Amino acid sequence: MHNDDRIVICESPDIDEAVDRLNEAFNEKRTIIIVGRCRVDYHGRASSKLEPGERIVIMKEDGAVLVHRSKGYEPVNWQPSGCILQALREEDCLIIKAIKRAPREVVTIFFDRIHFLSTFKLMDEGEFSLYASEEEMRRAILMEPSLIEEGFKPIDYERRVKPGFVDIYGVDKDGRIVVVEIKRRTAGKEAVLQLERYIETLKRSLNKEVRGILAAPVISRDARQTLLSLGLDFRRVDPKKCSEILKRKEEKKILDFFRHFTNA
Amino acid sequence: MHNDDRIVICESPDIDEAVDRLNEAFNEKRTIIIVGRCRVDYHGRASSKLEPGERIVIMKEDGAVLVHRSKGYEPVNWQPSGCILQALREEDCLIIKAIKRAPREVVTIFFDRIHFLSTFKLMDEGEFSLYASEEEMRRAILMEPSLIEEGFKPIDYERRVKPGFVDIYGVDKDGRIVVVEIKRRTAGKEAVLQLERYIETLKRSLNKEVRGILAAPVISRDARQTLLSLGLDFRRVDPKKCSEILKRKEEKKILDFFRHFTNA
DNA sequence: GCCTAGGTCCCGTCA
DNA sequence: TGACGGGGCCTAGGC
Repeated sequence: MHNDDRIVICESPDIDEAVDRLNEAFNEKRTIIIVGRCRVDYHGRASSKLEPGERIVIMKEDGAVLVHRSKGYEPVNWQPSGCILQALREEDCLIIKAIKRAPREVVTIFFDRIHFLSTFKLMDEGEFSLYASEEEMRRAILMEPSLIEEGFKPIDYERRVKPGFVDIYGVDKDGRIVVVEIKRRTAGKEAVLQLERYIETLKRSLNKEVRGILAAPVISRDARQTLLSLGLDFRRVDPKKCSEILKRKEEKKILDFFRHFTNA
Repeated sequence: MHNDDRIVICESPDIDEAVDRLNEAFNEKRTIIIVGRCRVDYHGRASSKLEPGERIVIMKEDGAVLVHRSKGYEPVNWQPSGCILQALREEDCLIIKAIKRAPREVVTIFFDRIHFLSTFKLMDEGEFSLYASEEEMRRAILMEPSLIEEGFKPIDYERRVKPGFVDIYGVDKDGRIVVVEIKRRTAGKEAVLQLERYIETLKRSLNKEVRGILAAPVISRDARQTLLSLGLDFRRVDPKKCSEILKRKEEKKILDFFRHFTNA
């Protein structure tokens, strides 16, 4: 067993040692990994039962819990962050309880064999950046409205309409009001119906013609059908190109800044 | 370092050892846990960049990959099952690539410090059972149609309507066609619109009146408004009660079976 | 391959 | 707190 402030690793710990290590880790908000044989009960919005088998359990410093089997992306049982963790011994069993309230949900893990238990203080300040999201598409269209069509002029974005938000709100070259609904992947029926709802609401409240444009990389056949029958338009917009446009504009901004400095 | 067929644990392995262990694990379809300092790139449907920090990386026998930070339920980067894994050394860096095709997506993990690396052959045949799901609600309603209303008679379930599926299709006590849409949690606008779409399609194709009933534990205020204005009904149905009904019916079945035996 | 719908979805955001 | 929509959603099931 290795033990310092940062890392604790126990191979085949007995139950009492495991309970001690876990309580220590809960107090110090350490991240925990356990590999061993366990069964799991869950009661909350639904219920579930997982029969015994060997799994990986991760418990994080914010109270998130994940039970992973040997296959698949998803945990078989889990608890999102913010729950209270307890470890106790009962007979020859290590019992871990993860309790969340509102709604009350309880995950109980019963280990009858612990292959290994490890706790860490993870140092992680690294920034995470995501590109080509719907938000980036919106920003790119606002900076380069011709991505929608020539003469399009955005007026507002994330505009509240009844309950919901119009992605971009503007006018076309002929002064007609335009509503743009953005999707970062194949637009389906829901996207069309969403757009239609906004337009109906706006038409009634403004008592004017309102154009609807669905901006997405692709549109499904059915959705296109519905779109056309409702008199709405589709405009192909690629999220990656939007991301590149933003990057270029950012670079230009910085360049202009330095140019200004040089000239000054 | 401990090493047998089932478990391999390496504390602070050097990069060459890590590469060896990983390739061994990929070949033998072992589950892998690495804790260390890394940065991560992702390119695919979107792109992302994660700056260096200490994280937990899990690689499963089916090619699923998870990169977990010290907080939160969700992995910051991941790859679902079915991707190809590679490990290689480049300078003082352990590089792990997880590649998926259709659509092509690549996650690259660069470790510059490995606190510990562990590989397992997890034995897990335990069955997983989920209760109070939408599927259990459907089965309960089929066995006990009065959960919807007196005189309701189901005819079919998961019935294909254009593209989409009607949860339950049947007739009411007056012989009118009924479509039931089930939701296991608070029904919102989408649920109402979904039901409305099915009804519109069925009305046109059957050229008859069609009733729509939304069955859920609760309905949001807005959704109820829309529902009523469309002339549809809401019926409160609790997923847990459905689960209990099923359990009782199952028990009765077993009891009847033994009674039959005793009498025979 | 596309498309639809569920999920203990989780998560952020806003009334 | 409820409600709504996004997500690299993932996953299962149909066609």
